[in-house]
Amino acid sequence: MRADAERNRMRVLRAAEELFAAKGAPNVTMEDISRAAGVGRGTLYRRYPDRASIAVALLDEHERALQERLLRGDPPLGPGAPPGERLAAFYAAMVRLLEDHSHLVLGAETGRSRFETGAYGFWRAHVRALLTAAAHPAPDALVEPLLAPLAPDVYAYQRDDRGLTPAQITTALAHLARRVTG
Amino acid sequence: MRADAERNRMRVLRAAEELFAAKGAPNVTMEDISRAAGVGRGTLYRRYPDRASIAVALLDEHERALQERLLRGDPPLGPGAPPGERLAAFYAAMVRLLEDHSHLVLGAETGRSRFETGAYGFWRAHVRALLTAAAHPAPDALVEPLLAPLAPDVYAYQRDDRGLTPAQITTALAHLARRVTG
DNA sequence: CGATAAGTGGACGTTGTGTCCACTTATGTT
DNA sequence: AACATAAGTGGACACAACGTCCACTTATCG
Repeated sequence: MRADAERNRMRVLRAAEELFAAKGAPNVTMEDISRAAGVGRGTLYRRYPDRASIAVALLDEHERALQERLLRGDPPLGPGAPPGERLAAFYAAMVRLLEDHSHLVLGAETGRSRFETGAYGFWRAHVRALLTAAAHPAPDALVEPLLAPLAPDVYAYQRDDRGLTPAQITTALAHLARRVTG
Repeated sequence: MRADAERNRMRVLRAAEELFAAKGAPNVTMEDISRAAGVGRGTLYRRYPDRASIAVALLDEHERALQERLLRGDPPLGPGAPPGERLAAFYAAMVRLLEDHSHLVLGAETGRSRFETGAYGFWRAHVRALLTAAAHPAPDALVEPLLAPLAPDVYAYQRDDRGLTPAQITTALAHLARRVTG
C-alpha cells in the first residue's frame, strides 16, 4: 500500500462520516463523498464499491471494541454471568451502539446486506452461544428472531416514530432476554 | 373512477405480479411494469408512485383475509384462546403468508416504509392487545421487538441463507410467543 | 351530441451509478 | 541520481432508472 493511498483512505472516511452525520446517509451520494474528500470518483470506487461499504468501514472500530468486551470483558457483558443476564447486557450495549451511531448504521445496512457483514456474524455466534449455554432446544432458529429487534430500521422506528427512549427499549429487551433464556 | 382506469389498474397489478415472481421484485423497473401492462409511464405513476406501493396493493387482499381471521376467526388465531397461544398462532399465520408471497413482500417493504403500511399498523395493534391481555408491564416497548422477526428480509435470510424450514421458524416463534407472554 | 373532466402515454430532463483509460507518482533497483 | 514499473488517481463518459409534464384521447353526463 502506497502512503498516498492510505492518506486518501482516511480522507474518504473522514469526509463520509461528516456527510453522513450532516445530511443522513441515504442522501449522500458517492459524488458528494469523493468531492468532499478531494478525491476522484475512480479512486473512491477503487476501495469502496458502494455507500454501504463505507459505512461498514466506519462502524468497524466501534463494533470491534464491543466484540472485545463480549469476549474478554467483565460480567455481565463478558463471560461469567448467567446467559440471560449476558444477553440483556448485550442488548443494552447494542442499544448504546445504535444510539451513538444511528446515522451511520442506518445508511449502512440496507436490506439483506446487513446479514453479510462480519459484525452480524459475530453477534450471531455470540447470541447462539448464549442460547446454547441456556440449554435451549433449537438455538439456530431463535438467533435471528432475537437479533431482529436490533435492526437499524426497527430501532429508528421505535425511537423516532413511536417516541420510545433508549432506556425504555433497553428495559423491554432485557425483559425479553430474561424471559427467553429463563 | 372511469371504467378504463379500473381496467388498467388490474392490468398493472397482474403484470407486476408476474414480473415480481419471474425476476424478483428489486429487479423490476417501473418501465418494465408499464410496458408489460401495455400502459404508459405517466398512467402507472398516476396511481402508484413507486414499486413498493404496487407490492403493497398486491399483498393487500391476502393480508385482509388474515386480519379478518384475527378479529373474528376461530381460536387460537381468533379470540378465545390465551394470549400466548394466539400470539403463536399469529406467528404461524404470518410465516405462512411470508412463505406464500415472499417474492412480493421482499421488494415491497424496503427499509422504514414497511412500518407505514396499514397492515403493519394492524399487526402492531393486534400484538399490543395480546401483550396487554397477558398483563405485560410495558406492551409498547415490546411490540416492535416481537414483530421484528417477521421482517421480510429476516425471514428470507433465515430461510435462504441459514437453511431453516418454515416449520422450524414457526416452532421457534411459537416458543418465543409462549415464553414472552408466560 | 357536445362539453368537460378524467385518464393516458411517451418524450424529456435530471440524477446517480459505475467503468474506463490516459496520466501521475511512490517506490526500489542499478 | 536517474530510471523502470506498478500502483494509484481523477474526471469524462455511457448508461439506467426516475419522476414530471403536457398535448391528446375518451368515458360520462346533461
